[in-house]
Formats: sequence, C-alpha cells, structure tokens
Amino acid sequence: MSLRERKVAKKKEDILRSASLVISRNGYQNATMEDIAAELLMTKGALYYYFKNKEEILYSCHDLILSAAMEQMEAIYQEELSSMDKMKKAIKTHLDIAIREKEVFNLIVKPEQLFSEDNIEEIIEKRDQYARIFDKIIAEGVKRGEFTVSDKKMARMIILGATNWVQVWYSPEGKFKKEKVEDIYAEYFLKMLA
Amino acid sequence: MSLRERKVAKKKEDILRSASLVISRNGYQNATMEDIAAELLMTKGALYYYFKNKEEILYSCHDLILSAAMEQMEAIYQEELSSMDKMKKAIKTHLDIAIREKEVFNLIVKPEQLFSEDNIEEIIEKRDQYARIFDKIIAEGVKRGEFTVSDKKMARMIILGATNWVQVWYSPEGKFKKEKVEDIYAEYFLKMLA
Amino acid sequence: MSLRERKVAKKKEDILRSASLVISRNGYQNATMEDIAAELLMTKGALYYYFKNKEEILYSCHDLILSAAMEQMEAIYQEELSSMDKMKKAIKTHLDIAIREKEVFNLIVKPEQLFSEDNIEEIIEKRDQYARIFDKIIAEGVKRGEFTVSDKKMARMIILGATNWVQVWYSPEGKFKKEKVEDIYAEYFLKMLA
Amino acid sequence: MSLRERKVAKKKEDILRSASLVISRNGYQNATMEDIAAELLMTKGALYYYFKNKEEILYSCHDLILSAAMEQMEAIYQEELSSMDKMKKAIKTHLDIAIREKEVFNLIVKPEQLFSEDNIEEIIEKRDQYARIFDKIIAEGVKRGEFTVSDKKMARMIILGATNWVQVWYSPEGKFKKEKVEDIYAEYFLKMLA
DNA sequence: GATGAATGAGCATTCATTCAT
DNA sequence: CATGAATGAATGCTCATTCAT
Repeated sequence: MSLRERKVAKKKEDILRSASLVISRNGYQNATMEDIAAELLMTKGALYYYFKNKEEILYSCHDLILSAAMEQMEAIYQEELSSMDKMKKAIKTHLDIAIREKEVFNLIVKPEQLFSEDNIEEIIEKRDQYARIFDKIIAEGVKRGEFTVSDKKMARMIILGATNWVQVWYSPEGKFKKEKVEDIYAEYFLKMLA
Repeated sequence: MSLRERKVAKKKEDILRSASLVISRNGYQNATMEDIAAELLMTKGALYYYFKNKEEILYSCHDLILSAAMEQMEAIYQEELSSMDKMKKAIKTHLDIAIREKEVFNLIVKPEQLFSEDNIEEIIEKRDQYARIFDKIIAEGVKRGEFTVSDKKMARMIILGATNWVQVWYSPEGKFKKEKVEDIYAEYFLKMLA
Repeated sequence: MSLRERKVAKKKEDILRSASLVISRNGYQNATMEDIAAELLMTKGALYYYFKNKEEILYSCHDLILSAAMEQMEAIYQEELSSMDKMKKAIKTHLDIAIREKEVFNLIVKPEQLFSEDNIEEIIEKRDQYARIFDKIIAEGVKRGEFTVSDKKMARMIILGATNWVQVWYSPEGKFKKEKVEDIYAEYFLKMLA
Repeated sequence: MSLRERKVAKKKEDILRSASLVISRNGYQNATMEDIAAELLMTKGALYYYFKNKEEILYSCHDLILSAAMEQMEAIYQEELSSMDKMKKAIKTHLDIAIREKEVFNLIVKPEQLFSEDNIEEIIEKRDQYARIFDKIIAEGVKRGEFTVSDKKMARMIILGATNWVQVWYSPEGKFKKEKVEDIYAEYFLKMLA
C-alpha cells in the first residue's frame, strides 16, 4: 500500500471513528454529515471525497465493527477449549464489543429502517454469519454432551438478545464493573445451557 | 368527566393508537405528523389541539403501553402462584407485549435520543418501576427457595434483554409460533433461575 | 368546483406563471425554487404544498402551454379553409405562441436532459401529437393539389424548426413587428409548399 | 512558437475536444469539470492550468467550432459557383456541422444564460458574422437574379432556424440518412428562394 | 505542471409547527 | 374544533474553484 493509499485509509478510518462517536451521541438519524465533519475539523463536503453518501459511511461503520467481531469470534471457535469455556469466552467477547461500540453495534437492530435495499441483504447476511458462530459453539457443546438444549437457535437468540441489551443499561460509572458483568452473564448462560 | 372531556379523551386515545400504528410501520423518526393524522382522516394541524407537540404524542404513546403493561404485570405478581409459575406467566406476558407493540415498545431502548429533558426522567422512572416487578418476583422466588441466583438484578436484565430482543427477529410468518417462543423462553429462563 | 378548489387552481396557475417567468429569465437549470417562490412573495416550502417537486412544476408549465397550443391548432385544422389559409393561420399561431412563451416553449428542445423517465414519454408523445396536426394540414393540402412536396414530414420539420428558432432572435423592441414576421414567414413557407 | 507553447496549445485543444464530447453527451449544465478531466485521464485541478474557469472552456469550445465553420463558409462564398449551388453547399455544410457538433453548436441558442457579460458580446458578434455570410450569398443571388425574396434577413433566419433545429430530431440511426436530409433541405430552401 | 484534498456556496426537499379563518 | 396554508430551519448532496505539495 502506497503512502497515499495509507493516508486515505487512515482518513477513512478517522471519519468512521468520528461517525461512530456522533452516532453514539445523537443516534444515527440525528447524526448529520455536518456533525461528523465538525468533529474532524473538516467541512461536510470533504466527507464526500471519501464516501459516496451518508449511508455508505453508516454501512462502513457497521461493517468495520462487525468484521472485527467476527474475526475474534471465529478465532475463539477454533481454539482448543471445552464448549463451556468457549461459550464463556464468546459471551465475554461479545459483551465487550457491545459495550465498547454501543451505538454503532446497535445499528444492527433495525437495518430495514436505516439501509437501502442495496446494502440490506449484505448486512443481514453478515449479521447472520456472526450469529451462526454461536450456533456452531452450541451445536458442538451439545454433541460433546456438555450442553443440553431443547432448541439451539432459540438458545442463541436468548444469549445474543440479552447481551445486546447490556448496552442499554451498562455504564462505566455504574455499580457493576465490566468484568463482573461478563462473569455473571457467562455464569447464567452456562447454567441455562448445561 | 363532562361529555366534552370524554370526547377529547377519546380523541386523544385515537391519536395515540394511530401514532402507535404509524410508528410500528415506519419507525419513530419516519413517522410524520402527517402520517399520524392521515390515518385518522384528520389534518395534522388538528393534532396540535390535543397534544402540545410530537414529543408529547410519543411520550403518551409510550406511557399508555407501559402503564397497561405494568398493570398486567402487577396483577400477575399479586396472584397466588408458585414463583416458577409467576415468572413463567410474566415472561409470556412481556413477550406478548413486546411482539404486539414492537416499535413503540422499542422506544424504551434509547429514551435520551428521543425525549427532551422534561420527560426523560419520568420515562426512566416508569421503566424502572416496571422492571422492579420482575425483581420482586425473583426476590420472592429466592426467598421461597424456588430460585437460586447469584445476582438478582442481573438476572432480571438478562431476562428482559432477551425478551425485548425478540421483536428484532420475530415475525408472525416465521417458523416459530408465538406460543412456542413463549414456552421455550420460559423454559430456558426457569432453568437459569432454578 | 368549490371555492377552495378554485383558489388552489388559481395558486397553481400563479406558481406556473412565476415559474415560466423565472425560467424565461434564467433558464430552467438556473431557476431555483427560491426564485420561483420569491416572485410570488412565498417561501419555497409553500411550493411543495402545491407541487410534488421541481420537475412537476416544470412538467405542468410545459403541459399547460402545449395543451393550449394543441387546442388552438386543432381548431384551425377543423376550420373550413383552403389548405393555404389553414397553413398560414397555423404558422402565425405557432409563431405567436413561440414568441410569447419563449423559454417554456423552448423546454421542448431537450426533454431528455430535463425530465425524468416518468414524464419523458408523455412529453414526447404530446410534442409529436402537436406536430402531427401540421402533418395533417400538409397532407390535406397535397391531396387537394394545393401543395406539392417531396417529403411531408421533412417539410413539417423545416417549418417547425424555423418557427421555433424565431424566439432566439425575436425581440419586441426589434426592427420587425410580430405581425410582419408572421406574414413573411407564412409567405415563404407557402412558396416552399406550393 | 516554442516547444512548450506548442505543447500547451495541444493540451488546450485536447481539453476542448473532451469538453465538446462531454457536453454532447450530457448537455452543458450536466457536464462537470470532473467529467471533462476524466475523459483525458487528468484530474480536474489540472484544467485550471490551461483555462481560467469553466466558462472559458465553454467559450473556447464554442469559438473553436464557430471559427472553423466560418472558415468553411467563407470559402464556399468565395467559390466560383452559381448562387443556387453556393447556397446548396452552404446549407449542406451547415447541416453537417449542426449534426456533428450537436450540443456545442446548440450553445448558440441561449448565450445570455451561459456566458457572463465579458464574453457575451463577442459571442453574439461572431454568431452574427457567421450569419452574414448567408446574407451575402442571398444578396448575391438576388443581384444575379437567381433568387427572389421579399426580405433577405428573414429568409436567412428561416434557413438557419430550420437547419439548427435538425439536431433536435436527427439521429444517425434514424430513417433518414444525413445525405438525404441535406438534399431535401437544400431542395426546399432553393424552392423558397427561387 | 499536475495531483490530491479540501472548501464553501448553493439547491431541492422534508417536516414540525403556527395561525388566520 | 378543524382546516388549509404557510413558514423556516434543517439536511444531504453537488460542484466549481483553490492551493499546498
């Protein structure tokens, strides 16, 4: 990658970071191009040099985080661990991301209202891919006899639902430390899957 | 209540129902005053006779549903049932509301972005009140020895998080019937609390 | 038509008149909604109460004039006149419109660049309909032995082309009076068709 | 002219050719500096090294074509031919240019909307110069007794108007071949002038 | 000479809100 | 009470133009 390409890539990242920030503060619909640019001391016109339109920024934001999450999760799946430990690690990792990326991660919730038809399929597919890693961990656990579940998919929904929800109430200043939350969540879910 | 007052109250209800409907269809940000009025064969100007502004409609919508939910939940809490059965019923009821009221219920998620400071405190207080009924059911179950949980509040968060999430993926046309979902969710959570 | 409907119709007409004026002054691409509104002492937002978007204003402008022209021309065709006189009258009428409606009439020239696919077909069809009235007059003249032309369609193109061009150079303050222009044009074309 | 000067001149020509092309494709208002540069594999910034601004490109484009046309037309006027043949040749040549240069030639139509005051006078003067060659041919024909016209200027307007209009409807894929069109047009006009 | 990057002014469009009637 | 009409502020996006490197 040439110097220039790296500069562009860096700038794009900056923009996505700024966008994430603004979205976190105001929500997607209230995040204006102006806001995103101002955060970077640019003018909104400049954003269009790097991204085609607002949706592309949003999409990239989302993609960036989800891709990274997927990578981590896939790595966990590949590790040589008991299913219990794998799930524990997966839950903790997911919680970690959901808390750190709060709003952007939250975009996953209603893609139909935020993305145009061009992107929506890919979005949903990626989301499903991510979810399927949890399915695989559960399936593995069941096969190994570590887990007993009446419906695997539903179990995954419960786990992901509950962990996604954490961003609604979690605050770094709150009574619970992040690590504590992760431990308890993992404990409960393992009990549920046992 | 005079006849006129009753008429006004009726109209307000109509408006809230329409607002709920439109919000469910399009999401809050895409629900225009025009849409809400059109559904009732009124003009948007008339809405301002009954409500101060859009936020007040939203607030009332939210309040209406949450109040009703609270009432149901409180009734369940008062019933003479084992904690297991109480929780089962509570979960099913909550799921039922979350599915039926989808979008409006979803407003709970990020009140800071939707409500001005005037309303936000009250909103959060009410939400907490609702949640506290679950806390009470859990506490009761623990006292009676039916549940064993390391952290009551966290257990409640998990339950509510997972059940709120259901609206993200549930569709009446989908593979799972509502009753089936309710059963499985209840089963998993009871296992978790046991 | 109720009072209100008439009021709306009147306002729409006003807007179209204003749009015509502004388009005449600045050309279509340089005619902003702001300009059109300002001319009527309205704000641009109000225009959207009457028309869906800028293109619809443009389209209506165009349609209004072309429809009126078509009516006049059809009437001329129906009159009991020699083909010579009919053509003379048609040419004069067309010149009259082309001069009076200058810019708006000029929109006919490149519809592909100005109209979206939704309207373009109808636009072109209407333009062709109008042209076909000239074809009929020529054909009639040929049948009656008043005209001799090697190619009817080409003759019509020449006549319409030349008369449309008149708006490029004609000015009320110029050396030639409108009536004089009309007479000379008619004379030349009749000689051409004879 | 030094080597460097020649290089610059060459580049300017390239730019004008590209501009013509892009304008022909999209129309002037939709021809962006970006488009013009892209065609030459340059960046739009570079265009400003050769031309002060977009208008100057447009102006030069227009000037280039009109100058070439004038040269051809002047040559025709100088030829030793009957007025009939001269006019025939002139019409064919004009049609040829109008068809080939379509959009750029079309700029002539409303110079006031496209050019600033600095250029407009010169534009109009050049356009008139071009037209005057037709006047001279007609005048010559009248003097020689080949043509009989009641008003020379008006005859020229009709001829130029009709031939300019040809670009509105002519298409290489259409039913009429270019040569056929030229022949018929010449025939009609000569009949008109006879 | 040329490029990448940025600017800033402008425009169509949307929509909550207001208010005379 | 309700409506029709209008407002105005906001927003995404485009593009000619500039300029440091």
